[in-house]
Amino acid sequence: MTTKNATIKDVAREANVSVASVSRVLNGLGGVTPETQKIVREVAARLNYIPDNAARSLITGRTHTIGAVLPDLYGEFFSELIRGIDLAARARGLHLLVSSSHDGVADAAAAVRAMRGRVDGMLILSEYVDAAFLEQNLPEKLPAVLLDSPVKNTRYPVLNIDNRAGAIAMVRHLVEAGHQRVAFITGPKTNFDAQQREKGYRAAMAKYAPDAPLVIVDGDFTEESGYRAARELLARKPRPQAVFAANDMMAIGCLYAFKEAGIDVPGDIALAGFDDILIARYVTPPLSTVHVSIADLGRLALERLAALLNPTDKTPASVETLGCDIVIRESCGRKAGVTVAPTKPRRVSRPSPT
Amino acid sequence: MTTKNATIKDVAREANVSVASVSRVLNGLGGVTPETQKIVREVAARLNYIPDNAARSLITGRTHTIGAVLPDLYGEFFSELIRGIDLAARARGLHLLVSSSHDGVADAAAAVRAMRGRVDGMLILSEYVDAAFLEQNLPEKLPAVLLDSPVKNTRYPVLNIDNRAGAIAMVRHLVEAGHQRVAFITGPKTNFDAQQREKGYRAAMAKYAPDAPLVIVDGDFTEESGYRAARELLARKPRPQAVFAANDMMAIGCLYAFKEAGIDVPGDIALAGFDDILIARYVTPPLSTVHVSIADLGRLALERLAALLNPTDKTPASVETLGCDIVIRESCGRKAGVTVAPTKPRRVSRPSPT
DNA sequence: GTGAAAGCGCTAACAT
DNA sequence: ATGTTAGCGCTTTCAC
Repeated sequence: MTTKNATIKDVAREANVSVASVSRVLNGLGGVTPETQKIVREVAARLNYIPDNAARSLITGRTHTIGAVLPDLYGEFFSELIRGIDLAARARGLHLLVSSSHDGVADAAAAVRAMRGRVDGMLILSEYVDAAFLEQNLPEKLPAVLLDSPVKNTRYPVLNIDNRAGAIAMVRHLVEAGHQRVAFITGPKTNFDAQQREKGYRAAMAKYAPDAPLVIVDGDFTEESGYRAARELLARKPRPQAVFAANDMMAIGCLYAFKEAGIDVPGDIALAGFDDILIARYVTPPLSTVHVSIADLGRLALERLAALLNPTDKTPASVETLGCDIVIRESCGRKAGVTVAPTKPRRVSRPSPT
Repeated sequence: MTTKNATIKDVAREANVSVASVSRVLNGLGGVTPETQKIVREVAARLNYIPDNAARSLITGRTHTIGAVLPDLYGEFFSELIRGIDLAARARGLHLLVSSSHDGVADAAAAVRAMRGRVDGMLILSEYVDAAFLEQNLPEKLPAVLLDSPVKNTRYPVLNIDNRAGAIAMVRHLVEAGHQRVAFITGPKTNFDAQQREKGYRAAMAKYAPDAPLVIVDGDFTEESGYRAARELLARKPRPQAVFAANDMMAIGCLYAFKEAGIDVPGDIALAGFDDILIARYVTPPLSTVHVSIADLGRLALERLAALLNPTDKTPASVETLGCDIVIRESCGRKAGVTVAPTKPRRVSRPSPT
């Protein structure tokens, strides 16, 4: 227990070799006799030598760390996203530096800039980030992958969720199940996902139920806004036959509003959400929804980034899209049966590409 | 767009000052004329200069980053924990490096050692970590806080959840509500939380229902194991009057088993879980459970660590405990009413310290 | 107020 | 096979 950690010099001195040899041994570069290796390893172990990554990074220019810039760490979406990223990262020996909760462009910029010298590449999911932002704040030559972003034509790959196709598939299912008057509850106006989902609803209605009125009520992704929207919808004449909420929490809010009003789901009205959060399976009746494999999104993003980290990689930047599956449970009128224990969501159909 | 990022030297040259002055200006150390400051800032902005943290860390010995070593990133527990840590960290200008999913001591050791030079301190939650492990793998003088750990008497502070008190409070409530025969479903045998919860159950039964038999069935924290345990419990004679599962997912498994068997909850049997996961409020009937403020645990851990980072801090290492609250919902017999929309969990009582 | 210079701990030429 | 040495980009004495 001395006061300072052992450095490579200490190891070299104690082992009577040069620092270069210590470095070679510990990095497995070869060109060292087995005896020297043995001595070095022994001394390193005895001194409990742990290389300093800051020094190593400074000279190699590599940190083996990737940065994830996210707007928030709240909820299932982000925990799943981080999990997917983390899994893929550690499979590649990469560490994960997370940065979240940015309340504005300046905040996001600071976060991105603070990553300089800490990471080899970045995964960015932020409404504040566009091409100009990246130009301004991203260190030169630092690879980055954008998630869930409207940005295109930059030198950075973008990975999106196919919200539009997911919404179309769900509306189509609802209409084909006999519900012409499908109402929609929107998400926050500035949210990219929410916008795409609404577009999907509109497109699908135009195609599959061209004669039905478009009924759109505002929501903000909270359970409470769903509850309010449901009450508003119940007052409409004629009452919608189905309600499609832009996310599951709002759908759950609807569920409680309907229950309170004595409206049976799916008997009196069909209900569907979007996201397939864990809760969706556990409410009564279980909620039909659009499943997005968020962990896969994270994994794919990291894999894309890892490819970029390899300097020989010449994959051009592109906008890729991750498909969604609709999951039909009882809330939209699937034949109700005994709710049984542990079941996996059933993937009913795969939305066609748009 | 040249090929390389600007360094402090580039800024110095362009501004016709020394690197020392640039450093002083950009770090706000004063001792520089306003004119010089202005020039330096302008040039730095023009060259889009972003300081390299690796170099800075190397010389200052500070990274302004803390490392979180966790066993897994799956589920609400860890997402809440990370959220709490992250919130507290960014409030202090600290970055967060996460490392997870370690399948063994060696893996955990590698994770901890890999943090050297990357972090100023660590938050560790791992069943593999004990005093010897820390001695072996933690760089000298690197502050660390242990979470949810049986370790004591080390030079590291420990922060635990008061699982035992939480379990006692719940059993007490169940007994006082008229259920003498309270059965318990355990968690994984090696899990520290699970052990403490079982101890609490045993202690509470001895105290509040000394004449009732101890009925304990094995589970492993999964919904499926809860389902199986419930079926086993239904076969017992006499049938338990209440079931207390060591976590919510198992309680939910029970719920489905009971529903399937036509057993009414709470009419025929009372049910309670532990954790207060989000789902608990949404199942039918809503699940009574023991609430743990995981985000607070993360926040407190980080605050403790932040205090340690300050070299003047002389707070002695100690074992601190975070209390739990029981949340009584309908599953254990609260007067059933109309299930209304958005409600916050009601904290019914605070368990007495053990 | 400003600059020159000495490293922080490590890797990677380049010698030997 | 091994050692010497020059930095990586920055902060921080210590002179001036």
